[in-house]
Amino acid sequence: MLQIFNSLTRQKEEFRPIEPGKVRMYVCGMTVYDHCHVGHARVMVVFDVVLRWLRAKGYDVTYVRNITDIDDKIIRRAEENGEDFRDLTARFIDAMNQDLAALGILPPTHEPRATGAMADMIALIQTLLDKGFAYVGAGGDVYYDVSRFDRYGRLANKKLEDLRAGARVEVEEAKDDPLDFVLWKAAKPGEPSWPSPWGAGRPGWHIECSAMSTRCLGEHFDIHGGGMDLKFPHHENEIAQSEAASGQPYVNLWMHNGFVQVNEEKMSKSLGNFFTVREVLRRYQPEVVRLFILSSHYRGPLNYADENLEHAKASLTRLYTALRGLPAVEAPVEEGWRARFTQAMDDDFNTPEALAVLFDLAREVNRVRAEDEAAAVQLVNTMKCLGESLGLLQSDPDVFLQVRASHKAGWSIRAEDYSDDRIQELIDQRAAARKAKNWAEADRIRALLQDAGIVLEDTPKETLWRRE
RNA sequence: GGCUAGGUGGCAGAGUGGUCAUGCAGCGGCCUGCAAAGCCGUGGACGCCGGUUCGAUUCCGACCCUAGCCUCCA
Repeated sequence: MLQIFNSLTRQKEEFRPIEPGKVRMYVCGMTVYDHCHVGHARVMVVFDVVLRWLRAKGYDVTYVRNITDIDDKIIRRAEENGEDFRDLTARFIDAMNQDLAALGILPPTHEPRATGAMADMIALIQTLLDKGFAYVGAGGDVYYDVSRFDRYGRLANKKLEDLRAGARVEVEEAKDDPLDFVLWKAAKPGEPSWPSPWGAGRPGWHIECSAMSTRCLGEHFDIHGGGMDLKFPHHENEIAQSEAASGQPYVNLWMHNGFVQVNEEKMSKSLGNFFTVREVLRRYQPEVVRLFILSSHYRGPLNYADENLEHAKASLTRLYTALRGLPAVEAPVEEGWRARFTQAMDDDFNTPEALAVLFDLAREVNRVRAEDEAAAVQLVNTMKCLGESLGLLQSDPDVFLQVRASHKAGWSIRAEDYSDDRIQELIDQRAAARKAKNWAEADRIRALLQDAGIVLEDTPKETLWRRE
């Protein structure tokens, strides 16, 4: 029985899809004016695992993740660059797709873009105007009238008065209430714009997700996810828009993942303390980043630090070390281990606990491999099969262990790297020296490779190697 | 000020009303020509103060601290 923490009720609930066997899930994706950073990677990995787990449980999942390809920041950035905003967004969509593919993120079923959903947004705004939930302000912008929606603040557990008391924005003349938010922005000269009944302009951010989610999933769907920072106001506003327009519940279950922090501070563009996915992937293999993200629970904070990436690397090395050196034979999954893993994942996606199951499996493999290879092979298959739900352990162990894993400062300066063939050559030379009991020569070769970050491991059968 | 999420051993990070997380690091042993990897064993923890209880890190209450949202943000 799958239990998921629902941000709306602030408690764990048994997950029951609206339609048996089918799950409709929407996750707020990227605004494409810059590269993905580790904070974005976390959302992508977390919901990738949600998707994988729901599928592993047999659900037919329709997964929608949008792209915001028109907004103020995009317009500003394109202006700075002196380029058309479409060129800018096209470039960063390409970059995003590369990053996500590297991280092993499964593609969504639908990936709508804001600029492709203008008609839906305009229709939705018109409905809100017709039903009296919106008004046209003095400047030609269209606003949502928050006071008309009595459940406003339910997701964030806020009262309207509290919100007004905390409001730090100077009140815009055109708004009736500082909490009212924009649905349609009238275009300033030179800005990209689309025609509408209220004049040329562009949509507000919040209306995009309401329109795109309904377009792809209907007016009422199962799961809506995103980062914690979107809970208010973005998701609150989505609820207000969609429920006012449709007159029915919008989303059953809201999931929000915690932040990535750097030195106890939220990683963000505005603070400038962000690391892009591509720069991290120059230093760590994608799977290391994945394991780093999954090593803490998705709702808690995650501290980005080299030390923690190194931890993740060491952990993954341990898992792959258990997998290597055994024949690849199909074998059934051990049900006892699967049950433990399932229990962890069914408890609100407890990936640290699920990983602990994988580590225990690795120990068991190492324990039995010498006496009972068949049992070890079965355990290895179990590990790989369970690991798939986390997007881990699907590589060839030797490829993972032997790839040039890091370009740490100092490492490449000091070390001369070798080709795989050259390494094998040196290992063969060392084997000959060992056979002749020429330990000095054997140790010289080992030290030579060690200086290049290559570690040798002698087994009864052969000498294995890996890069540090 | 309101709201949200957290405070666990050297570090990371789960979990539980009374034996075990797990990974890295440490210590002792086994294995090894020596290592590495691996295996066995082992020490060490639950922010602070009250309360409930035979017993609380775990439940309740107050307090302290951290991060975040209330303005664009994954």
